[in-house]
Amino acid sequence: MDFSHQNPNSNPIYTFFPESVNPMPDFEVSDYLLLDGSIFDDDTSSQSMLSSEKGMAAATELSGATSKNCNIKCKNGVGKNKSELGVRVAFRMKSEMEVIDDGYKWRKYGKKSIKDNPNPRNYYKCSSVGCNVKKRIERDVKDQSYVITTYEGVHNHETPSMVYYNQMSIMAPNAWTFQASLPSSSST
DNA sequence: CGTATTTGACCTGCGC
DNA sequence: GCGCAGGTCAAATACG
Repeated sequence: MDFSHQNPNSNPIYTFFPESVNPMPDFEVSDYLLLDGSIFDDDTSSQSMLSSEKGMAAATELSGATSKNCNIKCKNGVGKNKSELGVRVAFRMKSEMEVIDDGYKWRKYGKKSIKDNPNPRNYYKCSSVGCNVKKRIERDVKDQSYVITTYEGVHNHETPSMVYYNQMSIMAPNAWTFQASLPSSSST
């Protein structure tokens, strides 16, 4: 599956982090789950599993892509028009921390204990004005070292990191690459 | 003081 | 129709 042909310029993290660089060394994407499968017309979307980099890239692709012909079948408690959210995608990753710094700024608005999961599910909204993207974060019930993140909707803005990247690109085109290529920790 | 987070209550949809 | 489960709201609280 080649994401780049879908929307090559709308995928900040995919642009930021080439596959040779692990953008977030504290975790790795294990499974990528396309919950609503009309973004990609490729059959691989139903296979629900991709490599780490492509999983993250796909999630970001969906999160940052423009709205497409998708439907959300999840029930929506308050009866608002959620169809505008468009896309829902989940991926599982191995991570100590639950909150993923994906470049966007999120505001927590809810927490709920889930029947089948002893760990609470956390609800976040994109804090950007006019952006209704949400994400849910929960621990994998089978393996609590994994975190399941579900994105719902598409951002109508670039990531703050993208803005930063653009500014950095003007000042020092290689700045971000340099930062992304730094050792993941003080392991050296 | 402003902003973010927490948390209980409330609302809605679904299954029985 | 009822009860349960999930999702959201909003007031209270914590934090910078």
